[in-house]
Amino acid sequence: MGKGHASVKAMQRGALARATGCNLETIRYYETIGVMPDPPRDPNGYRNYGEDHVRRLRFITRARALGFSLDEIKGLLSLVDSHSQTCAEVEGVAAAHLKEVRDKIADLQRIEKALSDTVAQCSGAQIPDCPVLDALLV
Amino acid sequence: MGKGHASVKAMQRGALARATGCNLETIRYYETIGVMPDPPRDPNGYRNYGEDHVRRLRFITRARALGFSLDEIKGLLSLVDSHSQTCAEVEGVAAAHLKEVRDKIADLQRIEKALSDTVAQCSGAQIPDCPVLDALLV
DNA sequence: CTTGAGCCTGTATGTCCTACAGACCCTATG
DNA sequence: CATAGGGTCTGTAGGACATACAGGCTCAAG
Repeated sequence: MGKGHASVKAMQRGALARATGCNLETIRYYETIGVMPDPPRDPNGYRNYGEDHVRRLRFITRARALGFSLDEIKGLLSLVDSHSQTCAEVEGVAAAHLKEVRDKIADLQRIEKALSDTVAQCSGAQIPDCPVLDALLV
Repeated sequence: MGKGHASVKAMQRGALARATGCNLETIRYYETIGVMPDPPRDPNGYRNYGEDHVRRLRFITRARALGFSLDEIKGLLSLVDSHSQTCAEVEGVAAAHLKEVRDKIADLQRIEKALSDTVAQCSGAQIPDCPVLDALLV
């Protein structure tokens, strides 16, 4: 029994879409531009995905939602993919992205503060001009 | 002297682009879709911007870089614009965006951790297969 | 063996920009 | 004053990133 790490439940494109929240057609698009690999095919030609694909696609869709371009995402994924790069090269790419990520976090935290202040302060009142919101525009 | 809050240095489209980092043509695009207001014009027809426009456009470009759609940005800016909405309505919109913002922060923090761990652990070594990076794909 | 859901490919459409073309305005300089 | 340049104006074309649709194949269920 146990074929090692075998429990690879076969997944078709629709199942992958549901598992990741990614649009069905977008999966094919990511395949054509090379950010998702060409998956193995069943005898009937259907794409056959596994857990690796789920994790990779989930990362891609989240990274897109965070404003990373597909080129940046390729760069990040190359860190994972590259068994050909040295650790020193990998470190360089990672470090380059780190500042961008930290800047994004800082921006989001400012927005979060403005929104949570708004929710806290406006609550109940009827004043239609909330000065708190100006924080959004700093 | 001091004309009150008068020091509104006249700014043309190029100056606004440089002040915000936004592309020159994109400014005009944002105007046509209504996310930036039609600015006043100089006698020669040139657009004339002030500090308000700088802050607003800076917010828009940052929010786009953080993965917010233009529709979402319109929603956020309506919080600032709306002198017609009640505080209760404003609170609702703000609360709705708050969860999304916090989710984005959490996702970015996971990426940040994966990258900073990579930078810390890979440094110096020559091993081309860093298990640390798999954290990116959780 | 038909019916329907899901998959296949190719292509058209949509959003969000970005770039270009042709004309106008303004300043500087010979 | 003439003109050369750089900036602006409008309209429109092009590109990146998806998303939707059309026509046909496959497969399990009834």
